[in-house]
Amino acid sequence: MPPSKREPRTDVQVTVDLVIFTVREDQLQVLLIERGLPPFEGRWALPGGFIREGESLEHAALRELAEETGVRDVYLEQLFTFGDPGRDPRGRVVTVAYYALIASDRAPLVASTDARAARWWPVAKHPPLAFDHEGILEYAVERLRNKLEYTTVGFQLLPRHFTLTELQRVYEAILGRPLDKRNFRRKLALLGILKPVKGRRAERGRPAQLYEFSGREFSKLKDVGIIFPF
Amino acid sequence: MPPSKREPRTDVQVTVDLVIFTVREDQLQVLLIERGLPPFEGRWALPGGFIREGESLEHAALRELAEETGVRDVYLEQLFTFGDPGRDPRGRVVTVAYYALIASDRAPLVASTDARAARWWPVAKHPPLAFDHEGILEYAVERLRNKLEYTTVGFQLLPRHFTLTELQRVYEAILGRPLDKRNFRRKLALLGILKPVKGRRAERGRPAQLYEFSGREFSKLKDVGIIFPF
DNA sequence: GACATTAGTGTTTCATAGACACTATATTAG
DNA sequence: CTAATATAGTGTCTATGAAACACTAATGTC
Repeated sequence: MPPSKREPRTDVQVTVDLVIFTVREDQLQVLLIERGLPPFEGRWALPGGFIREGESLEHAALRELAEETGVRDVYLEQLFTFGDPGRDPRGRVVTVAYYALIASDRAPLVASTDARAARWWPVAKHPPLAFDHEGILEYAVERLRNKLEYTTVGFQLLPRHFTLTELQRVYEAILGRPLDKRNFRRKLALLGILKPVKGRRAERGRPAQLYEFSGREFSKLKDVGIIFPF
Repeated sequence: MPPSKREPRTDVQVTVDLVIFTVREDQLQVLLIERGLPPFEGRWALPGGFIREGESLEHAALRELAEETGVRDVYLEQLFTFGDPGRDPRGRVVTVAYYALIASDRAPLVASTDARAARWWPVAKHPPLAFDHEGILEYAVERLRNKLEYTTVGFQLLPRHFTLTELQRVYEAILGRPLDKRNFRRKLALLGILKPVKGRRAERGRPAQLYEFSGREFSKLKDVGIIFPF
């Protein structure tokens, strides 16, 4: 990076884009925003925006996240940086993509900050996206699936207290395949990261024990390598 | 990404930085450049430079790589994007870091393009680095180690023909621990991606069979998910 | 021809992953 | 209050992969 001599420099604008996931109704969902201006007017897009002076990339991502959803303290991870020359018709825009996980109980029902429409879409049937956001979303889903298998990111999608069945549903929604209840619970027990808490929950049938994730605070840190092999 | 209304935009310069690895003398080594200008004059740094107009990020990385080493067709993977406001004293510079793997027989002995000094350093005892390059290098090493365990990137560090012992040495150099010869070879055989080729090699002792990697061309693609579990 | 040096080769043991079905506890309806 | 319904909770066996471990084979050198 050291600009040593005379090298051609390009005027670039840098944005952050956010793939904000939640799981509701047993579906992996993503927050999208309907564009009110060209280009891609009327098209849905990932939330995002320009970085500001004196602001780190991660800070910009957290700020955009808070602006769109009002939430803070969520799992956030840098995904990839997209900078192909043609990706934005208005000029050279390099975007640093992040993905975030929001617990279902903290995901606002309709996340609208201003006049723009904003809503959750099931990833499986989202509308066509603006720019190269289709590719960003696909990559985010792939990364989330992978990460789910060897970390504990999945816990970020649940409220503080949850039942084991709820946890399993989240995993099944993201991975897109059913998991065996006994194997799932055995591995959880082996990890030893769940604490039962006082209380049970029943909607129908036998009430279920509530649990909390004992490493909750710690695992908010990026790239924690706790193994979670499904 | 979509600049919708009136948002503060920051003038940003975008660079790519390269962590170029090779393995020589049974050591993981990295290509560094001695800075001839302030800031950090006289300090060693990762090679890199500004992106050009109409040039993709990956293209910029490949171009810088070719400029420094003269090689093309190497394994290259985007690592992370660093954009903290204070990382470059000259202004706001966001850098997209890549790492590359160069086969030992293609790694130039002294990689100097112009007046700047450039040389390979063993990662284990490299000099202090300029900017935030220390962190970039550390992260690259970590990523390479991880990737080594579930992909075949390691093959990119060897000449077209190599012995199994040479391959094992490369893995040991990167992972920093000895591997069991028989287990190593058994897993290789199971993968079925090595073809013996005519010829043997001996420096001392019994000559060893030469092999080539049958998926060589294919695995140059990024993020090939061939499993290679050590 | 003895010695030094590196190549090459199998088996056993242990841990982890996956398949698989029944009992327990609560609510609701008759 | 009894039966039906609905969900929670639990253990075993089998197969596969990972790790530990030691000797024989082929070549060059003294």
